[in-house]
Amino acid sequence: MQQVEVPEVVVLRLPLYVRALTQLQREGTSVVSSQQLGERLQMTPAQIRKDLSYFGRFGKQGRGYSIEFLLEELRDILGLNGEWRACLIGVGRLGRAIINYTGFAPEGFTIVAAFDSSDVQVGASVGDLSVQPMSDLPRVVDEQGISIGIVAVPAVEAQSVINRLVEIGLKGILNYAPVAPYVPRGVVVRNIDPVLSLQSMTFYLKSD
Amino acid sequence: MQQVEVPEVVVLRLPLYVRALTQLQREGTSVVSSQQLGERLQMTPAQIRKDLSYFGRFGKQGRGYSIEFLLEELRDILGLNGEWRACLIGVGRLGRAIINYTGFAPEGFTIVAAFDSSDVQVGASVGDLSVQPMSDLPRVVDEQGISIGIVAVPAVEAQSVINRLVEIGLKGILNYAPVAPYVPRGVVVRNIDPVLSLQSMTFYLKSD
DNA sequence: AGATGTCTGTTACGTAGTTCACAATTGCGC
DNA sequence: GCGCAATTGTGAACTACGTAACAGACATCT
Repeated sequence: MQQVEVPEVVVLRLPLYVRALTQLQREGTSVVSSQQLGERLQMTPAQIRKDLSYFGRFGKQGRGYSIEFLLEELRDILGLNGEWRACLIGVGRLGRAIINYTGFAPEGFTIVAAFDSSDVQVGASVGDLSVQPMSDLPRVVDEQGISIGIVAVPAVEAQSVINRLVEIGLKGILNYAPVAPYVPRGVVVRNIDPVLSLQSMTFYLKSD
Repeated sequence: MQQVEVPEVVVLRLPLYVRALTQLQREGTSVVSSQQLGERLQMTPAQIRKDLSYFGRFGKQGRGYSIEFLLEELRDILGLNGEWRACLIGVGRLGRAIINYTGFAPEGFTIVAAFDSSDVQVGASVGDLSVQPMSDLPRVVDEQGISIGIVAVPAVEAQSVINRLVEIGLKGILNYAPVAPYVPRGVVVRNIDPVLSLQSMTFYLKSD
């Protein structure tokens, strides 16, 4: 459908729209203008309209956007109308915290398997999952219909674990390890790296 | 010092350079060219040189950059040559995981106090901290020399907690709540939001 | 039903960020 | 000490992104 390649920044903003619209919907609103949405999200109405225009025409002139309709469309564009199954690699402190994080499931992301390279961890229970050995990874990914890998291993192991995930055919990786991993084209990586965030923040703080 | 305003994207990349250089240093390398660094970081040499040029002239033509020198300069530019003291607000599951996260301290970020609005939590021990009531926040921030607030409260409470942090005078906020908070100019927010990351990732996965 | 005001979708324009390309400088070998 | 190879720093060219502005479409009021 997308004739003109959609800029990545636009894709990054779509979930923001979904979230704001969901909130508006819960508040009982059924129609919203780009103006109003822009005020919520601290962005210009023009940008919102431009972003949406990459995907189609969802609004009504003179009225605005039907929240229900636009939400449905956006969720469809982003592929959020279904369950995404993920596996977690690395069940140290961080990995355990991720498994127990309650924010994923309500949004349709489920961690259905946990792996660790250490024999000490294999067999342990984490949340309601049993930790499995890395050798089982290909089989479980296949059997369980897993399409996302969540990486929570130490920095030194991250790249090799990610290589393994890519090799197995996973196309989406959520990486919590403090490294900027290399992946081949066609694989999407998102890094969660609070230390990087802090380190760029301090640039602006130190001047005080 | 910075006559021409430094673009934010550039500041966001500096910590990446610091990390890569630190790694090179550990590997025993003492000099690196923009070419080599670019290969590591998957970016063009020109971009690295341009980025660095916003802050000064750190390289030697024909040779490259002295890693020791450049690291020192970059750490200084980012304000990383000292300890940054942070407080945590919200000691639920997520907050506890953040306190126990071992990645902050080695980089000079220390969480020195924890707060919660719930009386149930106040007084509890988390890591080696004792949870304090929100009413103590201004005093503790002052006494302990805290300059960064880490927010790990439920979405609905996040904006008001952040307002409170700003009011008290904190200029840096690391926000783990799934909201895009409003803050006045001069306050720096960094959002850690794995769900947003996943939701933009699926756009690229769904086409398969 | 016509007039009026609202709001979208889109084109044109402006700004910001990235890459190119080359002069200037350095180190090294002979 | 001179030539050669390497590599920086930077203005200029290019690309991507964001904003402005307006024609066209819809809703509402009278």
